[in-house]
Amino acid sequence: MAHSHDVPADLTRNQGLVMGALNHSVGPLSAYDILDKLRADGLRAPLQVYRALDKLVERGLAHRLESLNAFVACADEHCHRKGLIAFAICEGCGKVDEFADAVIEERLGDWAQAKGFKVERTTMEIRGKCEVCVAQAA
Amino acid sequence: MAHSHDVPADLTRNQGLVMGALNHSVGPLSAYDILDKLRADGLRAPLQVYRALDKLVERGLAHRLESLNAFVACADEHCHRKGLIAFAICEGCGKVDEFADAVIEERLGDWAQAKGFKVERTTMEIRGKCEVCVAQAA
DNA sequence: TTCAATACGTTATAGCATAACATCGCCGCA
DNA sequence: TGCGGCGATGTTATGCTATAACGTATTGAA
Repeated sequence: MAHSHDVPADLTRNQGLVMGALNHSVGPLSAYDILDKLRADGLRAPLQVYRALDKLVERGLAHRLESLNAFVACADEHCHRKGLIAFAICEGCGKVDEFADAVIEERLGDWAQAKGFKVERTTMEIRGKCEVCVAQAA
Repeated sequence: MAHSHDVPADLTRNQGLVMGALNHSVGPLSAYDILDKLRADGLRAPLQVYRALDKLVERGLAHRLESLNAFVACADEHCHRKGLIAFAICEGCGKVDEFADAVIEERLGDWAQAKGFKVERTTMEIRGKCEVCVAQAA
C-alpha cells in the first residue's frame, strides 16, 4: 500500500515526480525502476532521477538502501528523524521497516570516541523475513 | 600494510588467489580491482572473481562492504567471529576497522523479536574519518 | 541588468554483477 | 576399472547501477 506523505511544496518538478514514485511504492525502488515509472511524465535519462534522489536523500525525504542499491521514501510522516536509522528489509515481500534506537546510537558513539573516529554517516540494514512472510513459509 | 593471515589450505586455486589479493591490500578492493591484480595469474573474467568471493564470504574469510561495493579480508586472525560485525570505513585513507558489539546485537535481537522479524543477515557500516585522517585535516 | 547559483537535458561511458552453457577433475562406489 | 555425481572452472554475452562532461534554462539577489 502506498505511503501517505504530503510532498513538500518546494520540490522541483523532477524531485516531486521522484518523491511521488517512492511514496506510491510498497517497497524500495531502484533508480531505473523510478525512471521507468516516470517516462510517461517526460523523464528520459538516469541522471535526471539520480539528481533528484540526491536532493531527496540530502533532505531526509528518502533513504538509500545500500544493500539493495535502491531507495525508499522516509517513513517518518514529518521527517523529523535525526541520527542513525536502521532498516529491516523483508526478503519475502520487499517491505522495509524503519526504526531508530538510541542505545545503538550511543554504543556506536562510544566506540567512535574511543577510537577517535569521526562518524559522518551510518548504514544499518537487517535482511530477513517479516512476521507475515515467516508465517507463510511455515 | 598487508594483513598477515595464513590462507586455509583447502581453498581452491582461484579462491586462494583472491584471498591473497585481499590479504595484501591495505583497504577494500572491488571485484574488478581484484581481477586486475590477478590477470598475471591467469584470471580473465569477473565471474571467476565473484565466484571465489562468494565462497570466501560464505566461509567468513572475507566480508562484503555494501556501501562500497567492495570486499575486505576478515580482520579476525582465526575468523572466529560470530554474529553481527560492524565496519568503520575511513573516507580519507580507505582503511576499514572491524568490530563487534554485543549490546548492539542484543538491541537488534530485541527489536526483531518484538516485531516477529527473522534476521538473516545484518549490515552495519560507519563512514567517516579515522583518527589519523582527522588529525591531518586539522 | 548582470551575475551567481542551481536545476535541467542529453549523450556517452564507467563500474558492478550475473545468466547461460560447456568442460574439467575429483571422489565415491558398483 | 569404469560410471556418475558434484563442485569448480572457463568463456561469452548481457544486464543493472552510477557518473562524467557538456550545454542550456531558470531563478533570485545585488
